[in-house]
Amino acid sequence: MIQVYNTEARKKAPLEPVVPGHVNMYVCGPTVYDSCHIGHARPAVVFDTIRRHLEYSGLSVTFISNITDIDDKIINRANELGITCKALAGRYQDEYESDMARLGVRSPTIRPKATEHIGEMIDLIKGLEEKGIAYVTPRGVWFDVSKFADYGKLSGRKTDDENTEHRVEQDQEKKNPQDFALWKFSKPGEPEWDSPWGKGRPGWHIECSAMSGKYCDFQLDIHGGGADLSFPHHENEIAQSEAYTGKQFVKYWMHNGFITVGKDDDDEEIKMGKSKGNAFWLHDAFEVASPAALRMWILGTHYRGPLLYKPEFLKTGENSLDRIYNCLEAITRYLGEGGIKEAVGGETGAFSEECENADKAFREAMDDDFNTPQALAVVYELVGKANSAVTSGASKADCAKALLTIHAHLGVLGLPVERPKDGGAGADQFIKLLIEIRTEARKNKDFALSDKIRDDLAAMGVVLNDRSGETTWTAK
RNA sequence: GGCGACGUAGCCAAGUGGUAAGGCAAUGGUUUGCAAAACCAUCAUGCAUCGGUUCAAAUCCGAUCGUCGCCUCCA
Repeated sequence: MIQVYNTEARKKAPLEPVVPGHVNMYVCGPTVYDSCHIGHARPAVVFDTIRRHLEYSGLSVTFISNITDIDDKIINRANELGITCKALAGRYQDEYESDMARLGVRSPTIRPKATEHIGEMIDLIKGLEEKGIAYVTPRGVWFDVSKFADYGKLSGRKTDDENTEHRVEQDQEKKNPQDFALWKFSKPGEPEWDSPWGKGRPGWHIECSAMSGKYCDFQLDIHGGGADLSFPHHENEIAQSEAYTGKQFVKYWMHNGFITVGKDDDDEEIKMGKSKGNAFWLHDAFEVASPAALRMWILGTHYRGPLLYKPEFLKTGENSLDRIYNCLEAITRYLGEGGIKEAVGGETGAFSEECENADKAFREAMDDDFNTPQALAVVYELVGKANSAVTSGASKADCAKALLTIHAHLGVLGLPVERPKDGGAGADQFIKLLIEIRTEARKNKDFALSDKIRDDLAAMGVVLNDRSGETTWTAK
């Protein structure tokens, strides 16, 4: 049974979807007004991995992740650059999707855009207005928090909390400081849509409610996002959705922890955020290490915990991954030309059982609130055993089974099953030529030449490995 | 001020009552022309500190110290 930590209940509970065998997941996507920083990678990788494990466990999953393509930040940025909001959002959505693809994040089942669901949002706001929960002021349409008794149940905040009054923007027109915008009237020059209340644009929170409503009938099994979203964003989503339908909106709220960044000057850790001017862009991180290593680094910590970012951590992720790929390549060489197909039917031994135990342990780790560090430990233990099996000449059927098991686990974790090669494809033939020359030199005991070839290639990032009678290479 | 999280080896990080996983780094050995990879061995009598509960605590309770997050756009 899969156990899920629910932010609202603040404890783990068995995952029991509304419809047995099927899970509806909604994960808050990005506001596309700039390039992705590494903070965007965590929820995407975490919830993608959760989705993969649910499917590995035999559940079907509808995975929805939205794109917020209209918002104050988008308007401001578009004005700065002198382009339309649509052009800006389109550009950064493309960038987001390509960055996520590099990280092995699968496309969601549905990727709804806010601007394509204005009608649904208006219908929702109308419904709230009819129930007397929304009211209109000269600036927009607001949600009346005092009309929703459960307000604050997710974050543990109360509407009469006097401390919030110091913080929340004071607006004389609002009935309560915590009332939030459902619809904002447009100022001249801003993008706008017609509505029963006047031209304007939707508030930030309404899109997730409207789109969950459209695609999942206001009933989500899992709703995920970054920990910062639980208040006010998710709190407000609950208010809108449950006030509208009168039924429970989300069964399990899941929030990933934050990434913090070590400051370069001294050892001070400070929060990563664009407002602080120390964003670490994803494309910068990809310069330091492969996307797979970045994913490895994220999965090396439990998703709810804090994650400290230092570029060198990506390097160790790379080294860890190498251990896995070295093993997989060793098994593949061991299986020979017949490969997995030929090996699979063969005679199995004790190691076969180890593989089954490993799969069981892997599932147990992931079933326990998606404990990816524990799951990775299981993978490494199997890697060690598989290495021994290959060197001790275990049955090929067993080794093939280990290979398939590790492949399956890498698949759940969303890591590539083959070592990512970032060297140019054209380089391959030249490296092979150099290896041939070096092999000749070694036969002639010309070690000065053979070592020069190996060292010089290493300096270029190509590492040669002499195995029994064969030389292979990997890109570093 | 309100709410919450965390403090486990040189580094990263699981473990929430039964005697400290895993990875990176490091050291010795086997192997190798030398390397690399792999394998074997070593690497926390101790889990921020101090008390308490218990047959038993990293795990539960209390206090202290320290770090961080949310409360405002943020993944």
